[in-house]
Amino acid sequence: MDTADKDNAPAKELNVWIVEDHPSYRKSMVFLLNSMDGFNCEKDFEDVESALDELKEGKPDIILCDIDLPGMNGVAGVAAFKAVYDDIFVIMLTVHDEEEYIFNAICAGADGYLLKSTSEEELNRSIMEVVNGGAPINPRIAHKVLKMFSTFAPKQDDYDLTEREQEVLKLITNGKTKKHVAAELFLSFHTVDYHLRNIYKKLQVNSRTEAVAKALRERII
Amino acid sequence: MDTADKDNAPAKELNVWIVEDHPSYRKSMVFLLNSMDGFNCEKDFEDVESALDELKEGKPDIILCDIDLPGMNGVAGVAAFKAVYDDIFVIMLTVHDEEEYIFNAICAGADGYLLKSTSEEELNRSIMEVVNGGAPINPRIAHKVLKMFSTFAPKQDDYDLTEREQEVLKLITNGKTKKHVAAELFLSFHTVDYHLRNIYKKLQVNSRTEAVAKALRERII
DNA sequence: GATGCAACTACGCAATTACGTGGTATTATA
DNA sequence: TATAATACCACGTAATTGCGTAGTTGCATC
Repeated sequence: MDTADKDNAPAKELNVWIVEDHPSYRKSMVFLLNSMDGFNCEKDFEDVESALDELKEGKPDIILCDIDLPGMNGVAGVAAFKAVYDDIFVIMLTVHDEEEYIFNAICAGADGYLLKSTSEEELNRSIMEVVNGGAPINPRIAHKVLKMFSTFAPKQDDYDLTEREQEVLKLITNGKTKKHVAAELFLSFHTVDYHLRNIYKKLQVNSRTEAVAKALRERII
Repeated sequence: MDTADKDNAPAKELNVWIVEDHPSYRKSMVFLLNSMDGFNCEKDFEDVESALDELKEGKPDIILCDIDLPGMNGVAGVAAFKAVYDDIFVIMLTVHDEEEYIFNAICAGADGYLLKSTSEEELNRSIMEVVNGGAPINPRIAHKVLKMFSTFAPKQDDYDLTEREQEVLKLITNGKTKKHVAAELFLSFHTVDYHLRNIYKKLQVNSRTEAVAKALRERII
């Protein structure tokens, strides 16, 4: 076998499949890929189901997959492909830049997310990035991802917990009882109790359940 | 005029500032930027503080900012810059690809996240992407962002909790006692107790703290 | 030297929890 | 008709929790 070093092993072509229901766009993608150095598009499909079928016979390195498809959609497709071969790279290639789609595709395990307006040069680069462990994302989409990310995200208010209190909270959050925490931190039960009371006061709660919930939801620990 | 892309305002140069403590790297960045068509790097700083100072006099279009800096770090810097002018674009330019840094930078409002190994051509493209509302992210970092993102994702494994159990778990997670849950769901204390036991069994835990932690961490509820 | 603060220890008690064990009613599926 | 699954109710007990109260120690600031 030829050892694929770094980026440019000359011999080994990357095998790319395309799943796309619009015949003309699909054809042009196939043509484009085959005309690009280092890529080989030997199979193309109009739906996820037939691609899955063909996956029984053999696997590509990469699947470029549309989202809007008849039957199973592309997002479900990603999960399905990865269920068969978990080392297949799947890049979403779509016109959708709605948060809903992006979010779902990412969660389904897509390795990249490109818009159909992607240039040949960018497509080429993106595929190489995926193969090298990166995740090419169209910047416009990346922007949305970042925005989504920061809304999920926590404003990091640590409620002025002291280091000790954070230690205790962490262990409590991991399900330990006060007794266990005491043993683990070489403290007396009463000391842990003392810290926990202060934690409650600072977080403005009055049960360990609320404290744990707050700590996890706001990523305090 | 040169290449006419869509948003090509005639000959308006983009003013870029650099915040970077390593003198040699900073100098070479300045030189690089000034040699690139369409960019103008008129000011460079060795720390966030002096950049903030200068921001009182005038603003750039874009700030390229390191993370590891003496004094205020780059992540705090992003927030500080945006607090002065919220339309400044800030791109993190760093060697760090640890999740911690990425996460914090994104949450602080960074518009892009590039590694210092970024090529001239890529830097050029990235700046243009930012100005056009995109978010250039190094693919290796994007990969981590996606991975982080999918941990936020709705868990597939809901541990086969019944609807009732989910109701109970939700209330418990919100800090209610069994007594309260019973009152809220018009059940007896014992019934809530019963459901909770089943929840523990299904989640394979044996305390409400662990159950809450698992529920929140895996987004079951 | 006084003051404050974080960290630590301690006792007691009511409330709550975890869990073993005993039931019943309804509904869907074999 | 049997049986499993879900939801429901109940008793008792040991363990744990939440919290009022009352101390000591070390260290830094004033």
